[in-house]
Amino acid sequence: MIDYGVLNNIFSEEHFSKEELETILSKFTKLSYSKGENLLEINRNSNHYWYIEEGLVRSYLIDYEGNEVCTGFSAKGDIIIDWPSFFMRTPTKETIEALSDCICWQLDFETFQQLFHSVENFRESGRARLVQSYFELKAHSTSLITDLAKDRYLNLLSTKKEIAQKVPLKMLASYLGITDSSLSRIRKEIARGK
Amino acid sequence: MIDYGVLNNIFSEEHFSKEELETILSKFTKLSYSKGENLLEINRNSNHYWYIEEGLVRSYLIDYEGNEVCTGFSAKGDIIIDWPSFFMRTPTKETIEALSDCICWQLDFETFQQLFHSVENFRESGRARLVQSYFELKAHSTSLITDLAKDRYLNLLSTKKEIAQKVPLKMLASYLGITDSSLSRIRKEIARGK
DNA sequence: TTGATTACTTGTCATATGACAAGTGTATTC
DNA sequence: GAATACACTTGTCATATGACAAGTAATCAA
Repeated sequence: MIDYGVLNNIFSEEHFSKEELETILSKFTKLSYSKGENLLEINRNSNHYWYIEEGLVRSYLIDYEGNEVCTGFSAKGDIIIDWPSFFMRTPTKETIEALSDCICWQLDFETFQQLFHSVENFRESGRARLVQSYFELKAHSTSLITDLAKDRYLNLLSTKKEIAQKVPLKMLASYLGITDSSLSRIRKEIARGK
Repeated sequence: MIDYGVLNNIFSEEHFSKEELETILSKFTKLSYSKGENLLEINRNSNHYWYIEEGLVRSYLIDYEGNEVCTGFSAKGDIIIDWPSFFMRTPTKETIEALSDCICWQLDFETFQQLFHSVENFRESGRARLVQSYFELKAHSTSLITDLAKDRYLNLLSTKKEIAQKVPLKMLASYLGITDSSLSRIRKEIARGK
């Protein structure tokens, strides 16, 4: 009997029949990635997505000046996917990199399509996940407009503590839209109690 | 014979059979909105989405200080939807307001669901539209990090000229993440030729 | 262990943008 | 047509954050 780990939480009997679960879970492949390895590289076509069983992952792109800009981080139980590239079948603009050794559950596009069009519950859950990502992206985006950098950091700290603490400062900073120096000063300010 | 206007471009024979087109188009309701009227109001549950036949529309939210922050604009042929609220069946955080008299094609959630689960091509096109919105949101979001306000404005001017020119400066400014004073100065700087 | 990257901190100074307030011009309303 | 609100501009000054550079500390490779 295979242990599907986090997949058992992501696809549970609350939303799927036992037959559906068997159909879905058996399609995933368990893979390992080493720290520093790329799950997806810029300009490649993305043909897979993953759920993280163990480890930490980041997505980043390169801006017109050559700077790395992190666009997201994923930890245990999270999905790892470049939505536009995966669904539009276009080359990705981002690189997805393992920040630590990782264990992931992988699914390819063709299998996804087959499940998406044949299993109504899978379809609903897939759509829900995309909408959730959209929602989070929008929250981040508006926060770049309405909040001070310090508040964005404090918010990250309270909602994604593990990420805020384990990810290198420079990467966090670019995700928050500030320089590493500024984030370092913000951390000092917070440590001094406001 | 009904003239479905922009819907004929959005749902065309390139991607749908004649029967599918008939099934889909007949479900839309043509509605008029007056300038200043809200298509959707904050805290309400969103049960519809629209395509614009004629007019200009904005979405905005209120930040913690009470300021309006525009999150998007739509013109002829564009979709008007609060993705999270519509699909998560939750109260919206945004208000959608007609900036001019508008004519829109409306579809309700239940009908959408029925089409989504029964017509494979409709499902694919719906997913594609959501992914496209995700893509554009991400581009806007990263631009807030990597680009100067002036470049964000110039970019808007070149990609959405009608919106950049017709929408009141104050609203454009909040969408670009700056104050109206700053945008006014940016415009002056551009008018003076750089 | 040593040397070399990488991670983070901190100083000085520059700058993009904000806050506030006053002004002009243009619509809209009664 | 006067009154009112709205849209935009512009001035002065404040401030969050960036650029650059130097330094310390931590990690990694051989």
